This record gives sequence, structure tokens and C-alpha cells, in this order.
Amino acid sequence: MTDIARPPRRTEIRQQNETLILQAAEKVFAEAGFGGATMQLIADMAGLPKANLHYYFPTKEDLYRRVVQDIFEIWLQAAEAMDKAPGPIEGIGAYIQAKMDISRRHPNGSKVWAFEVMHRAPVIQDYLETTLRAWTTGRVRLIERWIAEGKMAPVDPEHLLYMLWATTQHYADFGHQIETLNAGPLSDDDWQKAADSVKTMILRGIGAL
Amino acid sequence: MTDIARPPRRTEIRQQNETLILQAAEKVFAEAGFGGATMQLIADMAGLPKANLHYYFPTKEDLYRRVVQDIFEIWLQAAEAMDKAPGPIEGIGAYIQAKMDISRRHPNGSKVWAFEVMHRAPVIQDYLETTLRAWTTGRVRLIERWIAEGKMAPVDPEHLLYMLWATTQHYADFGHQIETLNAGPLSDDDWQKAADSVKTMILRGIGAL
DNA sequence: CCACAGCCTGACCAACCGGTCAAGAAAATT
DNA sequence: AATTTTCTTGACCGGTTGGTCAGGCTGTGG
Repeated sequence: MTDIARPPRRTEIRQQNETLILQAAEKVFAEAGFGGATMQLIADMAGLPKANLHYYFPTKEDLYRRVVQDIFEIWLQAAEAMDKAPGPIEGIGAYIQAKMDISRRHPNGSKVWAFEVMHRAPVIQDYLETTLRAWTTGRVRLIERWIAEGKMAPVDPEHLLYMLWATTQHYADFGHQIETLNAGPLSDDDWQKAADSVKTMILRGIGAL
Repeated sequence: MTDIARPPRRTEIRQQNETLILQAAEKVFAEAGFGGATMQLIADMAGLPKANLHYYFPTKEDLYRRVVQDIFEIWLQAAEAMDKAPGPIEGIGAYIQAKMDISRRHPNGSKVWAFEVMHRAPVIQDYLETTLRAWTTGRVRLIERWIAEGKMAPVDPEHLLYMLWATTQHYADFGHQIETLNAGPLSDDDWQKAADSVKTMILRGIGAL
């Protein structure tokens, strides 16, 4: 009865199977990259026949795109903590904490993003040029304001952002290396120490402490 | 005349073709990962028939292992700058500069390493457990000495090392993202600014300035 | 000049890849 | 209960993959 093309009704089965597939895909893409991942492996991990995957996600690239988009949104959400803060200690401190939590809880998502960017971002280049760039310039202005208000030292805002991304995501992307040097997985205490170390070094590094 | 099994004589042709193949392989592995890279693509980029690659490197994995090993040695060499220094300002400053130079000149090598570690290091796990761990504990002791001598604030040495690796390698691994936000490749000035920013923030962050 | 080790490569192979499809099972709607 | 939509799946396909191999080529030491 409606003129607009109705979006396919989201039945419960659909919802359930989609998340099942997406979880398996995130893991496989993270561990093998786009080229190394196979639909068969994702299907096995999700406990579904391969043909069923192609019913929900027509192509491998469609599935991959969804995985990358989901991660990007999680990160964007974490960035909100930065905006409401009165100064860098609260704002950047909260941002580091939020990103460290994500590195711990969604390490595979972070890895897929890293794979994609290293691959020269064939799938999400438009995101980089639009959403990420807009977000970045906004945050640069915020940092510049804090500097003008004397709340932190006059550091280059862009390189500060790169440092925030690099340090926090390192605990996800290079988690295996860290665990090897640590002779085992990081405990709750280890993670808290890591977050505190990063916060202390960076906040002092920008003259906010 | 020698009793030991002679290593195959390294003719000039062999030397030349091996480096040709290794250069092409580094690029392809960096852009596609191990699974996504194909011997055919590497062969085309090296300007040799595929069968010739298998003459010098019997399997894809042999070739890959060589690429990863080469990068690891470059990094180890860069770390020497840290040892001879009297304190953190010179030592860590020089280490950051050296690693930033490598990120600029060998971005592909850095990416291959990242791929490998994200892949849970199937090929170089022994390197992580032996060489890298030994190097790390040595450097931890050095930093602890500097702290004891009052030359820097009492930060956690391991997390400082992670920060050094993360920030410097970020400019190689995420170079595409940085170039996109920068609306173009980084100039000489940009690279110097980046290195200076990292040095300033980290050295101040560890209380060495 | 020969001999021979090192180098080169087109053709080939089994295995695996992403993706298709037809036919039916299960649910939802009427 | 009938019908229509959504979901499921084994079998299949053309194309590509890493790797092999026989046979020819090349340069060098004797």
C-alpha cells in the first residue's frame, strides 16, 4: 500500500542470524584480512552453511563493509566523552579510557579497521574523507580552544590525535605481541595500569597536569 | 674440499634477483596481507615469471618469512641509538627519530610486521619470545636506571615502550589515513614536525624535559 | 672446445575460491 | 486451511591459487 519500496521486514530470525554471521566475520577478517578470509571459514565459525551467508550478505564485500562500519560507529560514540568536558584532563582522560575499554572489548574490530586502512581503505575511503575528517577538524578546534585558554601546552592538535589513536589502538592491534611479552593475557589490573600509564604520560606530555 | 656442506654459492644473479623479489614481495604483502597476496602479483611486480620465484623461494611462506625477518633486523639496528645515550632526552629522542625515519622509508615493512602480529604471529612467534623479549627486558632495565638516577619520572617502562612503538609505527601503518586527513602526502617539513611533536610530547610526558 | 652447475620458464595440476541456483522447509499472513 | 513470503541448503560452476616439472638456456672453469 505504501509507495516507497518497503525495507525488508526485520524478522527475529534475520536479526539473530545477521549478528551471528557478523560476529564470526569480525573474528575471521581480523585474523586473516579481507583476502585471507574465506566465506567457508566464516560460515563454519557461525555454524551455518556457506550458501546461507550469501542469502543475508550477497557478497563477501558487503559483509566486510558492515563489519568495518560497525566498528567505526563504536569509535565515534566513544568520542562523545571528549566534547562535554570542561578541559583536557577530563576530556582527553575520558577519551583515552573509553578507547582503552574498546581495545579490550572489541580487539577484532580494531584489527579489521587497521587491515582496511593499511589496504589503502578501498571500502571506507569515503568515510575517511567525510565523517572522519569532519570529526577531526572539530576536535582540532576544541584542542586549540583549550590551548588558547591556557589549559594545556601549545602542541600540534593533529599529532596529539594521532598519538591518542596510536597508543590506545596498539593494545588491540598488537595485543598478541603484548601478551607474548607479558607471558600471558592482561589481567584487570594490567588493563587499569595500562590505561593509567597512557593517561598520565599523555596528559603530562601536553602540559595538562 | 671443505667438509661442511657448502652453502649454494651466491652468484651475482642470485643476489640481484633475490632483492628484486623481496622488494616486490614487501609491497604486495603490505598491501594485501599474506592471504591476499598472490605469487603471480609479486612475480609481475618483480618482472619475473612466477616459476622463477619458486626457484629462489620454494614456498610463499619462505618468501614471507624473509620479508618479516628483514624488517625486524632494521628495527633492532635502530634501537642501538638508545643504548649509548647518557639519559632519556638523548636516548629516547634518538630512538624516536630513528623509528620515525624508518616509518617514512620502510612503511611497507612496518605494515607486514603489523599484519603478522595481528595474525597472531604464526611465522615469527619464536622471535617475539626470544629476541624481542630479551631486547625489551634490557631496555626496561635501562629505563629503570634512568628513573633511579632521577633523570625522568617513575613511569612504567613497558608501557612507555609500547607508546614509543605505537606512535612511531602509526605513521607507517596508518599512513594512508594520515595522508587522507592531510589531503596529500606529508612533506619534509610535515615529517619533521611529526617527529618533533612526538618527541616533545613523550619526553615531557615522562618528565624528562 | 667441452662439461656441468646454476638459472629460466611455459605448461600443467589438484585444490580451493566466491558466488549461483533450484527445490524444498518453515513461518507468517490471509 | 490456503497461500505467500522468508529462510535453508546440497550441488554445482568458472576462475584462480600455490606449487610442480621437464626441458632448454647461459655463463664459467678447465
